[in-house]
Amino acid sequence: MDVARSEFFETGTPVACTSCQARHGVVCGALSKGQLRELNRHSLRRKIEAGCEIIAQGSESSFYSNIMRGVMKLCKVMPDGRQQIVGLQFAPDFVGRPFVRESTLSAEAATDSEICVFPRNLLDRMISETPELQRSLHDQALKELDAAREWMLTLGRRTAEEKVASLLHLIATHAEPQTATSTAFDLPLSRAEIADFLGLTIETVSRQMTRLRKIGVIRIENFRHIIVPDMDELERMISA
Amino acid sequence: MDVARSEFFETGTPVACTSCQARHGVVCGALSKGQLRELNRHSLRRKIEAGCEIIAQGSESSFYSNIMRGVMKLCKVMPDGRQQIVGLQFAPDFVGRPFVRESTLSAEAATDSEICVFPRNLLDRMISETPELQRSLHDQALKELDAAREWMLTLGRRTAEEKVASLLHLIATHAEPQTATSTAFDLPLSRAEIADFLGLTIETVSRQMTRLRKIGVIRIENFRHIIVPDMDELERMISA
DNA sequence: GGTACGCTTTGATCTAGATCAAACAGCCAT
DNA sequence: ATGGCTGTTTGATCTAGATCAAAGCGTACC
Repeated sequence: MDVARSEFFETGTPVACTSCQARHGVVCGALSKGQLRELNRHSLRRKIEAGCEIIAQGSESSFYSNIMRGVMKLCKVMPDGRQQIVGLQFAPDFVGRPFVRESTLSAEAATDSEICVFPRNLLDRMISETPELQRSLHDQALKELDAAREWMLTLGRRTAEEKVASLLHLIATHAEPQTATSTAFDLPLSRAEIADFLGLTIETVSRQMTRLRKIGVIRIENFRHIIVPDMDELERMISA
Repeated sequence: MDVARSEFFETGTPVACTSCQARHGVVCGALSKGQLRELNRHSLRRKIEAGCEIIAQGSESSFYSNIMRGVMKLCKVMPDGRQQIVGLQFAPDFVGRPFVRESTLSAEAATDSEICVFPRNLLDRMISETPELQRSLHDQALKELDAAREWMLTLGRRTAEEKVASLLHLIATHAEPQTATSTAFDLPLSRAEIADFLGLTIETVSRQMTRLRKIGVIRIENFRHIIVPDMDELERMISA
């Protein structure tokens, strides 16, 4: 599944970036027409399957990406195999660590996804030439920092039940169709991945999910599909 | 102790920013002479005591700071009182959240400190006018993001012993005097604060500290002063 | 259909770390 | 020096969540 190598650029379709502009919020929105044209000439759109690792921990990466569709997970693993997901990214987030070549984490598609791949050198140059783009990436970094710190609170101080509720809330608020109060969505993560995101074991995640189901906070259809009848009730489980 | 209010600007000494430039890495290093002169006219240097909260969670803050000396802790608290320290900042770090007025966390001096206080409006203007400064703050945000994610691994997947070792390592590598291998430093945090940083209880922190002492990884003098005879040994405790 | 495989749930038991409770040590004010 | 504080260590016990083990369940392939 690993495609974090140079032939990464050799497959995929050219970017048609008129439509792109709407979706690529973070990068393309900040560029001039001319820059956009140049960037597009050197970039590719690419479909990737769930499980595909586009950046490997400890390796150098020669490209950045923008998520067009799907969910990416950012992951850290220890030498002995213990693993922690340190962030989820959704369309239209930017993926990559500006200014540092070697990645301290891996980026892997959690669901079948579509990304737009930019060569690192070119985008680095554009960042330094375009304060708008710098600002845009700075914004995303700060947003991720806020999210990371919020998650630190979850990891350090919440109970297993609160952790699972927090995860469901995170997914619900970052993914798709919701009516006024009720929400339904597909989990982009397996139980094992949820466990790695919450600092729990698979079994504990499973038990807490059935617990939430039994008290009526969620309904579970076919493992992955979740229905939250009342989001307020879910939110109430998270804090005090 | 709370000074996160408007009269914050009414005490303190004017900034003499010739010396400043050396210390204020993040902000002043990126400014032109003229900008620096203007910024200095509107900024103050200020001594603050351990425990002083310069930004309150949920409140608006009208200033940014640069740490000149001391350690600041960034803290989140839940409605029921559970608390998590989500970051430590050392001189010459920048404190404050650009682009968002309301803070989602509090910033509090962990030790007696000295900071340089900038008015928010002025610095915001300078950020938008000065790509150098934007870049500099972007760099710090990314550095903090890396640190936050590293800590997420610690919170989610390390044992109590590894957590305490991680904290000692963090402090050792961000504070003062070290010889080739051996290192000595003062902890900027109480046991209770360490517990809030590691997602543990005071008692567990204490037990693990004495454990590390008994196996000879550290020596403890007077609660706060730590000696690490062999940093490699400490590092070995952290991962696998 | 069957059966094989991966994911998930459920059950029984164990344990790292929490909680409850008591000493202990340093420090200031009287 | 004595008493009162606050922060820390140490001990005894409890429990949330881990671990170990065994079914379910769904999909996919023969």
